[in-house]
Amino acid sequence: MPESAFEGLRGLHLFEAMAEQHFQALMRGAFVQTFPPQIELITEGDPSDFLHVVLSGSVDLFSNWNDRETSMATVRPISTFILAATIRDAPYLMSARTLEKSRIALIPSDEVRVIFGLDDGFARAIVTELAQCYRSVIKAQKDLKLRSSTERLANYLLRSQIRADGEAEFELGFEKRRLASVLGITPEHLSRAFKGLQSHGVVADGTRVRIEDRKKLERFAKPNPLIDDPVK
Amino acid sequence: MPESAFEGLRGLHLFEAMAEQHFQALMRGAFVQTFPPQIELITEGDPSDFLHVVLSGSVDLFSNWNDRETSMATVRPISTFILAATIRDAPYLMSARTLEKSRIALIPSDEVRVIFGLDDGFARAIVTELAQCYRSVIKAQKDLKLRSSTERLANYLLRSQIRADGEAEFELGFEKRRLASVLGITPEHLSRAFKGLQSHGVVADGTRVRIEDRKKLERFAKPNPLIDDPVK
DNA sequence: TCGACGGCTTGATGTTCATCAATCGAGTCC
DNA sequence: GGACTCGATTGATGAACATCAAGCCGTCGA
Repeated sequence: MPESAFEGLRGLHLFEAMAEQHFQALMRGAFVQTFPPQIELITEGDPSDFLHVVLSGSVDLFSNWNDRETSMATVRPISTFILAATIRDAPYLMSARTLEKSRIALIPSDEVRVIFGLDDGFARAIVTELAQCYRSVIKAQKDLKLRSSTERLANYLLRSQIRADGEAEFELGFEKRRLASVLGITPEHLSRAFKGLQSHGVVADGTRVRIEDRKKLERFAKPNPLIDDPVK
Repeated sequence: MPESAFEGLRGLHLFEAMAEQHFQALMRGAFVQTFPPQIELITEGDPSDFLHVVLSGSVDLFSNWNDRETSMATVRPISTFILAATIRDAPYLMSARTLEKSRIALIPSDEVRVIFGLDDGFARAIVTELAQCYRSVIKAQKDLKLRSSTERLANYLLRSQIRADGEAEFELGFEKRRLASVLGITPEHLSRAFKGLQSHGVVADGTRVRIEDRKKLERFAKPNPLIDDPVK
């Protein structure tokens, strides 16, 4: 495995503080693979064999119950997923599939647990990573329980705009049907929610969205750092 | 502060593996206080001053947005809350109030962060604790997004019965209005959801619930370890 | 060029859940 | 005992959201 394959990995907060020899040990069992779109990488309920790191592309985390399915989150480069399952040596709670062509690093879970026991810097980095993940899910849950679907969409668009460096017009990044699932509604209802936001200055054309007047949209969406701020 | 005040704390998984001197250091700044019911212990948005440990009683974690409020979780003895905020030195994402008379241990957050930096066993214990918390919230989110309110209630009751050592009849443990908020519905709707479960063998009388036929209720609720199992 | 297909939209309709108002019933305080 | 409060329930109604069935409109391959 050429050194360059793991480029970017070492710079990740998760791997930054650990001893070089431990990083090397982790990488020895690891490998990088490029997957086409719509490939199911892991299935919920399976034992956690590998810690995954998205190097490029994007991955959808989703879940099933009783013939229903919902999108839980989107993982973008460069970050890991299913760290909690790996650490607890527990089955995956979510399935994952590539949304587009993606490069993924796979690090054997048992190796991660061994190094976790040996390297204190790594253990501490995992703490901050998990604390961050935890807080993200809490925010998602508040979003779900406290807001209507149109309010969730409005705030989602405001967050998207920030990710797009504040550009008035930006790409959603994936299909609307997936956005609907992320927001916890049907595609049909999403279509109507977009219509409902027209009067608040939102123009949607396919996967391109334009926010005519951010202030106006904010008056409706009432974004809150304790729900919408990605870092806080 | 008498030694006995922290009884039980040392036995907590979180504090089990740490060096005695570090535990003592943590306890020096800590104190135990008994609060009456309905006292707001922390408010979302505030900086995290103390790591809280519920020693007896119970605590409701809740959240507000735009004049709405929702219950996020109930904390029972003996466990901590707002660990993630403490570690990240970030504002609380949730508020907390006592549900009944409760004894709470308060450990200064900055002290926790100092010992976290010094004690490797403590750091690793925090990892497993946070991973567990993370997985719990993911399960709650799946519950919310994949199930109807009546299905959520049915599965909640099945889990409650297990907590009550499988007894056919058991106490809810708090008011129905709070249960409604936990399930993400109104009290009125909860009342109707209980009615809807009568035909599946559920009898409710005040805060006492009786499950006539668990198998029957399970056929309706379709419990799933990846949502309902507290440990997995 | 032309179907075929898949995702998005639209309309009609039904279900789920919230809101509002009223009542009931179990404390609790004079 | 009687007035009061507060939570649970019930009924009537409305809003939010899902489902079903077309149609629309790009893309793609024969």
